Amino acid sequence: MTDIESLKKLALLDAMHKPIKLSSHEFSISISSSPQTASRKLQTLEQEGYINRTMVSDGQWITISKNGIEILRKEYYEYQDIFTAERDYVDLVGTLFTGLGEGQYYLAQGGYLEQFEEKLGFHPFPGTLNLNLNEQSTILRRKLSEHTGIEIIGFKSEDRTFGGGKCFHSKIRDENCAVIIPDRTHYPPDVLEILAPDKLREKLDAKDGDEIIITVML
Amino acid sequence: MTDIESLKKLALLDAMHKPIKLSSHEFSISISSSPQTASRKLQTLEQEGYINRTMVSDGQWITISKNGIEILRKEYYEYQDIFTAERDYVDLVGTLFTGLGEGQYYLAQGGYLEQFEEKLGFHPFPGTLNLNLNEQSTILRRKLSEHTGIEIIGFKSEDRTFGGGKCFHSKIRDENCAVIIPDRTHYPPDVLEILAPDKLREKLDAKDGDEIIITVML
DNA sequence: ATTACTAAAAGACGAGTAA
DNA sequence: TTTACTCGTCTTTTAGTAA
Repeated sequence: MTDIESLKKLALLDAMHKPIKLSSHEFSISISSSPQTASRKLQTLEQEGYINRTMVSDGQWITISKNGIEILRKEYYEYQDIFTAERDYVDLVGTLFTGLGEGQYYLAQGGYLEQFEEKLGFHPFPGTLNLNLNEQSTILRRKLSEHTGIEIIGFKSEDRTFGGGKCFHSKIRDENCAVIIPDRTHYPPDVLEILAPDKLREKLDAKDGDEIIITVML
Repeated sequence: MTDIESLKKLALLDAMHKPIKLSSHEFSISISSSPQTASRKLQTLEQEGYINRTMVSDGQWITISKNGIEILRKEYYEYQDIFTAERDYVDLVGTLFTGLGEGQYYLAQGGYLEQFEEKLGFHPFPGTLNLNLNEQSTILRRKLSEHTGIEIIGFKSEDRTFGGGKCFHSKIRDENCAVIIPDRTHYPPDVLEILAPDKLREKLDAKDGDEIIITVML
């Protein structure tokens, strides 16, 4: 088991952004232990590839490696999971991009339209707004699937079947909208599709690349 | 040293919000250890007051206590420190409220006005926008004091002295503004005061109780 | 099946020491 | 002063057992 507690201490000393000069004795104080243990822990962290060290006569220069940052970030996300789970909404951040226009095709299907009107309480503008979520929001977005949301049921037309999914009431800068999470999608998980009663691009005066914060009600 | 790793596992199993049923064997799997160790760790956490347990014939019901949640939250904030320190901006979330109007009084003082114009690059609308920050943002707001920001120097008039503080360039929905952090203030730490060149309430079409997200440049 | 004891095995710690 | 050995001690873990 890797000593993430020590790694965290190094991160709090800002070793993620710049090399920090540290002696075993100094580090022993911040982990409330002996210099021997401190020394050994730094050795171990280096062997495991979580930190890089350069020894000098009166101590060592330490940086946290890419792997080290990764494992800390994973830990951070676990705590985010714990403490965002208690909220009844979640803010997702992403940049606007233009999709391939299939949103429009699907939205034109009566089987979907009826459900959106009935279950979301608005007639959707024929086209979706697509966000490219940042790393953190992609994680949070995954949590959406654990919530029931508003179920959209799949159906069959003469030609093909249309899959189900679920929606969540949402807001962007006070504009009502809804995110739609298809059960199966061609999009990668960092893409978020948004429905709204109006043409959001105009209402928000937003263009491709703009950063958008959307508040999703759970 | 308390076994926060085990406590975190329990939190991820949702023991913060409801009692979860768990046997030592099941828990041993999630902490990758033996049932004996799992059993002992749960005993210890209970003795330390971090969890509550009710034993039943085929396992035990576990909830995380108030103290347990507190220690986890502390851990969470440390990770927030680590991972929000790398950004050059921070998003604060709060609800709009109407202050007592002293903002207007202070803004009318020439000693402040001159500095705002010179250092912020705009002539402030005579009145501040006040946000009541949520819990998480209040923590983040405290971090602002660690940054230098734009210094506003105190001065004396004939009658009294006016204290110093600092400002940060900010944006609310693309509207330029600035938060002002007085060195000493009568407001509690969950209140954020905002300056802008225009009457933001009108520009944003916002009213008391509306949720506002402000991006503060560090 | 549980929980939780005891006792042996494994591992972590820190004093002493060398470089 | 450092880092990082060795080695005795203490702590933690797990197997075995009882309830």
